[in-house]
Amino acid sequence: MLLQVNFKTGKPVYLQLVDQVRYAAASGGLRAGDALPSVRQLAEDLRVNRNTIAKAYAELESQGVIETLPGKGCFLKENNTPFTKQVRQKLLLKEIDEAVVTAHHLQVDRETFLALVHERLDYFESKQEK
Amino acid sequence: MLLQVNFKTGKPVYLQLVDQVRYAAASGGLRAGDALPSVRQLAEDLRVNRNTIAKAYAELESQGVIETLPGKGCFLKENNTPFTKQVRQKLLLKEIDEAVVTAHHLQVDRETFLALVHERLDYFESKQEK
DNA sequence: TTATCTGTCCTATGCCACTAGGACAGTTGG
DNA sequence: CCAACTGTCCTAGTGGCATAGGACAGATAA
Repeated sequence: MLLQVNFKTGKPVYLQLVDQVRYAAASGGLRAGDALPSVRQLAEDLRVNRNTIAKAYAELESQGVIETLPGKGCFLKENNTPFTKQVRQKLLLKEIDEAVVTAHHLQVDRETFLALVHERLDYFESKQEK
Repeated sequence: MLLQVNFKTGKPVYLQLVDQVRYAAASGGLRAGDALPSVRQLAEDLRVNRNTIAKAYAELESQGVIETLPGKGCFLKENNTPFTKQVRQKLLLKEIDEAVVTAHHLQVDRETFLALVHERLDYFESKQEK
């Protein structure tokens, strides 16, 4: 579990961390029950303020990705979304549409797009199985 | 071509407009050569400042989506990206990965995900043909 | 209990994105 | 030329985000 930040991008540090933890969870780098680095430890390693880490963890908890046990630490939760099937698909459609719109502007054709999607799905599944 | 803004989301107004124009271009709502609403007119309609619209248009121009002719107006450009095939796929992969990670957290299975992707590709293609 | 972890709350501060409107330059049609 | 349109530049104000560190509460081990 390697977390890192890039100050040059302009993207908020806490959001960079949120994305990385989500990515790690989706690709098997983090499993349910795994402990995340402590707020202070990670803040020291990354040379950022405690509150920045705390904010990232708070965001992850609000998204249902992790669980924080007061005095003990933060742990990756079992993956079960609180949303209905309908709501989940709607949330996902938004991201799919963004990718499709981008593909259009980048002039990536349908076949190439689908090939990329399959490639990434395979990639994440292979990681998840290990 | 209907543009609208939502002040409650927290998402910057100018970025909302950028997304909508990109979406319109990808779904055939706007064609190459079409004029966009004038900065002042749109600002009045949406009850926002001129500069907010100007900023959205400037962003779209930097993305190569539109072209602005000083004193005349802004027009949708012919779609031709300046990027190499490799760069385009890299940019696209980023968005695809985001969707795949989200699908994992929302517990949307591979088949459902692929079905949604096909559905949206079909949708955009059908609009584009008209 | 004491020491040392864990996360959290508090207030303060700096910065930057966003917004705002006056003034300016290019274009068009009367 | 003049009026009315186009987009743009400039400066300023404001709000919110990110950062910073002190103080606090819960958990754990010696």
